[in-house]
Amino acid sequence: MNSLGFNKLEKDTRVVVAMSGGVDSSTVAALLHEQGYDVIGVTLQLYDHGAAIDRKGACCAGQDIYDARRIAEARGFPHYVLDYESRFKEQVMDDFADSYLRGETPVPCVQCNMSVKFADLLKTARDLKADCLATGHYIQRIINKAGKAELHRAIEHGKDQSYFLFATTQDQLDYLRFPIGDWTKDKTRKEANRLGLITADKPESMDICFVPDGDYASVVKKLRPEAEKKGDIVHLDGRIVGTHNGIVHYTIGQRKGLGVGGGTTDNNAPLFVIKLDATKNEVIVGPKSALARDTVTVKQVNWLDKLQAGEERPVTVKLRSTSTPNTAILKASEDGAVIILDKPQFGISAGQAAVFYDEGRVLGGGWITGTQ
RNA sequence: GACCCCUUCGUCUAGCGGUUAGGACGCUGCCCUUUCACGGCGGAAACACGGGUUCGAUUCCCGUAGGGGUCG
Repeated sequence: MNSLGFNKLEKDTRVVVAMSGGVDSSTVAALLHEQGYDVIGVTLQLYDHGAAIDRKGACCAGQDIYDARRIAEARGFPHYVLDYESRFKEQVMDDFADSYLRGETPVPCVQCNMSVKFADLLKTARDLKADCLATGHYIQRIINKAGKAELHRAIEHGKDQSYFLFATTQDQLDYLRFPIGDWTKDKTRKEANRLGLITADKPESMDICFVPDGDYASVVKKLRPEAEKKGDIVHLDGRIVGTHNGIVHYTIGQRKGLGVGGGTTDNNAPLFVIKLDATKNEVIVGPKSALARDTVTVKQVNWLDKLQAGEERPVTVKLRSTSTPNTAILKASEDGAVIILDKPQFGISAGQAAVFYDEGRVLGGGWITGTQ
């Protein structure tokens, strides 16, 4: 059996590598090619067709496509650029904007993974008669005793991308491979240097890929002009304490950007966004203590280890990508699940993902719809 | 209309003869971060104005500009 789990020679194993133009996926492609696999590099063009996107931290456009192509040429394997712009706009950007209008806080990277990368690209890989689709994500695919593929957090928790991949279905997981999922970033950089990749020292991508200058609100405004509507900032005690330029600028738990100074509360304690009221176009603020919630409802749950409606089990849950998992009881319902946290958490927002774990294993996840 | 009180960073305030004029909120830079945030570490930012008294005034006194009390 070869390193990708197939009972045939590397040269007879065709693998499509999703190349974003960054160091991780470049390393995967070059490494598999070095090992003798029949590698086909694919880079998706997702937005800003023709525009010169060369800013740092971007992905899947402009300079990144060029970098991926150069690596493929240098190593000598085929590389295709697929124009997924219209799909990306329909399935990621539009939803992103609409979510904000509803007073939620979307996670476009998850939408992109589940709708574009692991759906459309995966189908394309199958059309290319590939045995599997490999990516540079830091997440582990582990075959259990029963021979079933499980999804596990990366070894290096700081780089773990499981939060963004919770919606990966079992069917997709069966076809996917994450060759560097159990590596550290440091190891990847070293390998990239050994392989002589031009992307070896490229900075990490961080901001939303289709948002220039970190100003996501202007993108929302461009897609949905009605988003930039001024409204009141209302304190929980009923006082109007300020004015906002559109609820799209805020997420629950946010502190900065309210512009409400001292003298508003007794001890000058900072104010946090407690709630977003899309109907009244209000941002509700209050003290940090008012953010505490211990019950979270989620919808559209993707189960990698199915719980039947009514069933429950102890899990750990991530409610934001960089938060540490919190212990909780997970209860499956007919159309989703309810999470009862052992300890209340602060700043849980609708639209964000809730991802369930059993130790390092990803059990599934869903979209947060509300809290109590 | 007399006799009392107030006036410090954008905001709320500490200080009250010699201080780098302190803090908080807000703002902002960096770090963290494939979402948005949270968070951590920094930064800019003030003594209403004009006269005195003092070796020296944000601090004391007197005026000039903005808020509260007895008689009207």
